[in-house]
Amino acid sequence: MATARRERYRKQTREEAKAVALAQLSESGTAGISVNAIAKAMGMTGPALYRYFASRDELLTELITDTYRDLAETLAQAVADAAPADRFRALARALRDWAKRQPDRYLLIYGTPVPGYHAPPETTEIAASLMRTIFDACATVGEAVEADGGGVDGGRQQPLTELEAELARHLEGAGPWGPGEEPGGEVKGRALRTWTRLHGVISLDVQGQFTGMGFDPSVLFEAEIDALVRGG
Amino acid sequence: MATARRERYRKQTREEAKAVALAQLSESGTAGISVNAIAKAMGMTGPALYRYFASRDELLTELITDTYRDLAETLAQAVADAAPADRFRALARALRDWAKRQPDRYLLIYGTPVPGYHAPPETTEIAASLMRTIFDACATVGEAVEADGGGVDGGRQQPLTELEAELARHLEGAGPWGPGEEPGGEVKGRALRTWTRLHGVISLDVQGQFTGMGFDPSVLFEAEIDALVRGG
DNA sequence: TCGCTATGGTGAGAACTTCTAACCAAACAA
DNA sequence: TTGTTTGGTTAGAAGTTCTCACCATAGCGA
Repeated sequence: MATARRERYRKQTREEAKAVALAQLSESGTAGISVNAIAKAMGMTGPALYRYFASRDELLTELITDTYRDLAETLAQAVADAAPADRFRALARALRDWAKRQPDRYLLIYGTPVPGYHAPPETTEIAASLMRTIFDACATVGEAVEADGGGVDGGRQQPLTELEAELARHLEGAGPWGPGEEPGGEVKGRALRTWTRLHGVISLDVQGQFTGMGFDPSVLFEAEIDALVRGG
Repeated sequence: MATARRERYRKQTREEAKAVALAQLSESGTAGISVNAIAKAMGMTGPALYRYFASRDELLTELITDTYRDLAETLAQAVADAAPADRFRALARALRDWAKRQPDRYLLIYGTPVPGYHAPPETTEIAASLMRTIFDACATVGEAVEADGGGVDGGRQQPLTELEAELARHLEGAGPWGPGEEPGGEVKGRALRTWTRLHGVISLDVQGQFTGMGFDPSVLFEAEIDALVRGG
C-alpha cells in the first residue's frame, strides 16, 4: 500500500508523455505524433513508452478524453462565472477563445476523425457531458427575445415544424436534459441549430479557411453571436 | 508528335492511381493512402509509381485539386439548372448531397488540413473559383425577402455594422466579384455568414457527430435552409 | 539485512512506410 | 539499325509501430 511513489511516478511520466505529444500535435498535426520521437524527447528509447501506453491509439485516446474534459471544464466555468442573461455569450466566446488558443485540440474532437481510430464508449460519455453544457447554454438563446420582445408566445416567428417534430421524437439520450425535464422540439431545435452555427465559423476559422480573405474572423464571430441572441 | 499514345497511357495510369487512392481514402482516411499499396493494387511494385508522381504529396495535391474542380462543376451545374429564384436552395442541396455522397472528399478540402501538406498556389486559385460559385449563390439569400417582404430597404432588419464595415474594407481578392462589380459589406456579410452556416451543419453531419442523436440530419439541413432564405 | 518480485529500461528484429539508386527491357525516333 | 526516352524491376536507406528476450533496480516481506 505504501507503493504510492511508484504509482505517482507512473502517472507523472504518462503526463509528461502526453505533454510532449501535445507539442508534437501542434507542430505536425495528428499524424506527426510519433511514439519513438516522444520517447526520445523524454530521454528514453522507443519501446520503453509501451510500458505506459499499450499502443499509439491508447495515447491518442487519452489525449482526446483529456481534451474533452478540459474543454468541458472551461465552458462550464465560463457559464458559471457569467450573469444568467449573458450565459450564452459567455459560452460562445469561451468556446471560440479556447479553440483559437489550441486549434489542433479543437480539431482533435470536432475535426476530421482520426484514420483507424474508434472511440471507446468511455469517450462518448465524456463527449455527451460536454454536449450537455453546450446545449444547455445554446437552448437559452432567443429567450432574451421573449423577455423584452413579443408577448406570450415569445420570440417564435416562424414554426420550424418539420425539424421540431423530428427532434421532439428523437434526441433522447444525447440531449442535455434529464428524464422528465425534457423540453419540446422547439428548444431542442434552437440548441442544435445554435451549436451548428457556432461550429461553422469556429471550424472554418481554426482550419485557416479565412486566411487570405483579409477580414478579422473575430468580427464575424461576434456578428454571428449578435444574430443568434436576436433570434435571427 | 506522334507520341500521343505514350501521353495517353501516362495520363491513363495516373487516373487509375488516383482512383485507387480515392478508394483507399474512403476506407482508411487521409493517412491510409499508401503509394506502395496503390502500386500493388495496380499490379506493379511500389517505386514504379514514382515515375508518375514525384511524391505522395503530389498525388494528394492532385486528389485535392480534382476534388475542387469536381465540386465546383457540380455546384455550378446545379445553380445553372435551377430557376433564378431557387438558385440558393439548389446550391445548398447540391453541396450537401455531394458531401454526403463522398464525405472524405468534402473533408479533404474543408476538413482538418492534411499533416505536413502545404497547398501550392495553383490549388488556392481553384479553391477561389469554387468560393466564387458558393458566394455568388449565397449572396442572393435574403433577396427573396426584398421581393415579397419589406419596402425599399429590403429584408434588412438589424444592421450588422461592425462586420459589414470590416468586409467592405477587406475580402477583396477572395470574393467572387470582379473589380467594379464589388458589392457592399452587407452582401458580403450575407454570403459569408450563409456559407459558414451551411458548412456548420454539413461538416458536423459528414464527420458523424450527429450519429447517435437519433434524428435525421437532412431535416436539420432543410430547416437551416428555410431559416436562411427567410433572412433569419 | 537478505532475497524475491514487479517494474522500467535496453537492444534486436519483424513488418510496414516513403523514397533513392542502379539497372534492364521495351517502345519510339532518326 | 542505332540511339534515346520511358517504364518497370530489385536493393537499400531511413523512418514508423510494436513484440520479444534480456537485464538492472526499486520496493516488499521475512
